[in-house]
Amino acid sequence: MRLTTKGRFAVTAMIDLGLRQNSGPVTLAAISQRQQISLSYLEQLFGKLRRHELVESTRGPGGGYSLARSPAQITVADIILSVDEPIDATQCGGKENCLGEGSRCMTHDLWASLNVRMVEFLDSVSLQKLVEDQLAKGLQVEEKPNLRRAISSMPAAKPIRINVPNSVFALGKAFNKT
Amino acid sequence: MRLTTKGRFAVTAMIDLGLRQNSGPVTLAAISQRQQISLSYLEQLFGKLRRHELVESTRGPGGGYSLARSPAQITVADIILSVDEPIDATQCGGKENCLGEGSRCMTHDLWASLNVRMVEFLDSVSLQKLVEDQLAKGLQVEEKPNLRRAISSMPAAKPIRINVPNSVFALGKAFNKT
DNA sequence: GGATACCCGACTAATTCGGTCGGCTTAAGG
DNA sequence: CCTTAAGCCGACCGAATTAGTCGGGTATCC
Repeated sequence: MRLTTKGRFAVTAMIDLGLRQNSGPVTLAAISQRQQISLSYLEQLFGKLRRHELVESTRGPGGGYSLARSPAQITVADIILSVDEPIDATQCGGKENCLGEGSRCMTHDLWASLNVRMVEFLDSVSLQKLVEDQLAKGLQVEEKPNLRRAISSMPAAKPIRINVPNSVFALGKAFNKT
Repeated sequence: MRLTTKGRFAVTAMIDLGLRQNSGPVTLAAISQRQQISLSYLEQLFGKLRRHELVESTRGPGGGYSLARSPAQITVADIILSVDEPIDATQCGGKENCLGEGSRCMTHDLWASLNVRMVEFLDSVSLQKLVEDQLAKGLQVEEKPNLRRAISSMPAAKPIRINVPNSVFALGKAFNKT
């Protein structure tokens, strides 16, 4: 088990997703703006989350990500282990007698047990609980008006395009250096 | 809280130290050989452990490190927090309204609480327990014959000097390239 | 067919990790 | 006093990881 900010990003994004799962797919662009996480970085993280079957994707306009199962069935451990995959690796390969003689290396089982306890703990916290915590804290989820292609029904909802120098930048001309 | 192999090295070294605390100061060179950790790296780690007052040092020949307090009073959290100092840093500075409006960033308190739970857990494991675990596992601590300057009483205990291209290399001649 | 979204791989700067090196200070002991 | 054994310290290093960028795809809706 390794704990870095990467795992936190993933957990944050998943909470964001969990908060809005009733409004259809959530786009990474929206999560990026709300949680201040780079869009392309989110793409990487959600690639892993999808491969670990925690989320499902819907492509095309009106698409986005949704939870692959109920938030009660998703734990923090699931999320962290998905994005932080390369776990400890006990340097002695896992075999007992790491230092030549009989089971001298005292760490790998110690660390393994510590690991287990930690995973157990993180596994006891469901995404559901985290989402409820946020709702209980008074966070209000703005109702997404654009379920599917409702965007075109908006009066003058220009794409805004604040400051996203990311993947979504297929324009070659029309904006080349002032 | 961050968890890396660095913390494990520190915990391992501290267990090694705890196992031998009755035989006077333990040299880093000995720990290095037993636990297969680079001597210079140990120096860095023990520098931090000393600054956090988990160990005490005795300089000069016959010196080494000893625990600064009873192993029952030292926890895994103490050790890990000593060497892994730069903890999470919640990127929003800790203030509530990270994203401009009222308390939108949901992560830092979530992560903080997760952090607290983890530290609580690691704090519940004392060095004493880990040492006892090792002893119970049948690990035998070789009685250190050289308490203080007992080395000179040994028959032909040449310093051996296996393969330690580290700090302890003040010899300029006498071994310069075959 | 264009726009919107996910998908993917390569590339990057900054940081951390694990380790090396060299030189120093302290202290025991002969 | 001098050697030697130890801790102390800071600079440096290569590899890995993190967080992010970029430039393409491809699926899908209109």
